[in-house]
Amino acid sequence: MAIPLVSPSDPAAPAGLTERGPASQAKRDAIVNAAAAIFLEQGYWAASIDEIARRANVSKATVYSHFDNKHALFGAIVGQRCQRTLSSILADMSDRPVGEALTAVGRQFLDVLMMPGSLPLYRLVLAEAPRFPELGRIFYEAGPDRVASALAQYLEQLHKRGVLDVPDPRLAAEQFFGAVLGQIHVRMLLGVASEPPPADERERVVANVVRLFTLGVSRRSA
Amino acid sequence: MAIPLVSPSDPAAPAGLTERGPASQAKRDAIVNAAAAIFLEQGYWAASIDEIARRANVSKATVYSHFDNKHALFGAIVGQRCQRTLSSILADMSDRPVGEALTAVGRQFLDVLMMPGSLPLYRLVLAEAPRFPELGRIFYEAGPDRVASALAQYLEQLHKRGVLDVPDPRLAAEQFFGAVLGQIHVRMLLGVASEPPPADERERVVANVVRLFTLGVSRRSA
DNA sequence: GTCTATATACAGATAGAC
DNA sequence: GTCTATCTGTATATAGAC
Repeated sequence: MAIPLVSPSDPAAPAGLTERGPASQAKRDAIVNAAAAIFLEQGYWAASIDEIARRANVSKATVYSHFDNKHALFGAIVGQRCQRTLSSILADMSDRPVGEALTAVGRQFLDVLMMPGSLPLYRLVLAEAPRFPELGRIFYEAGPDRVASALAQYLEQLHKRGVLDVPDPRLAAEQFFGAVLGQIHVRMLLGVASEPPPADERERVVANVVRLFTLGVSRRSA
Repeated sequence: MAIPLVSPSDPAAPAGLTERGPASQAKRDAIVNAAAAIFLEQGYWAASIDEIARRANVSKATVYSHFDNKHALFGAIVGQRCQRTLSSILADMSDRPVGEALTAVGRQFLDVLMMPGSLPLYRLVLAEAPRFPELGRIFYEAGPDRVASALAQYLEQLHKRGVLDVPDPRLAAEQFFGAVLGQIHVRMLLGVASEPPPADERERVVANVVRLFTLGVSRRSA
């Protein structure tokens, strides 16, 4: 199943073939926004096309003129949100001392996951992944995989330069993010914690992981 | 909202008041089993009472004579499965060397999460937690909280005895499990990985975390 | 308690005028 | 493309006989 991402205006498309009037585009945007809000609030099944149409101030038939069916609408919306939300995790780990770089990336990781909207999106993707296999892959590659790859690449450089001892950088990266998360994420996903931990608490969490890792991966001989 | 757990026979209940004939109990068990299977396979919304009744070889009305509505049936089933599945994570960390004990608990943690049924249950609870707040709490306390508490208690002992340097045992425990999990869990939840990692790979993952932690929390002076 | 048969509601999706 | 009105299926839940 191909999930076309929602293209806000799609300037690359050949004019004349997919051209749409400005009124049509405005309605389409309204539908997309309403659908995103409602899907994230209520989940796939509880969301109804009726309500989406109502909140977008269009008729139900208009929704179906833009999207083939509920499935396709859902896929388009969630695909879009995955890319938007998760593309902002990458921190620059360029030339700073190791401790600083790790702290920065850990902090930013937590910040993005605690953004409003991230949690509902994650829940939604998890819930429907068995019935939308393509969606799980899109989310994973845009989010967890992308961020782990970036950190792994950084760690590999340090390993080659002899600064750290990280024979399996990808594994280390995944375990780093896992440790940063701890059970914070699961508490919020389950609704056990309604608020994200405050900034100073997050700082403490990240600092502890950075301490663990820098001790654990430092060259024994260095 | 109170979620009554499913009691297989409930021997503590005062006889005469909640007594049920053996035929009735058999049907109730059939309903519970069918409902558990179908909810875990299909999720809350896609599961229909019709199909549950069909698979349990009873009529739909019989389902409703045992459970007030779909909501209550769901809550009862999921509450039961949470307790059953998650109560088996606790490893004995008694008198073994630290490395061994941590390895054992990490290994068992992964094993339980990779059991068939664990993943669908987790997905189900996450998906419906916003609409079943009680369920999220039950799951958290039976699972993540319980296991983290146990490890934290163990770490605290070692800290007090001066073996390790773990000023915040609970935080350390959560980060330990987070690191063990890495992105294994998320890959399976999203369907990116269809099979659990093989035993030797899991062993390698756990070993790496144990190494990290034992280095990171060892007394600098010891 | 258990069944068959049914009430009731609302979902997704479409026909056809403009 | 957009609307109003409607088709059609199926879901939860219940009535009433046994």
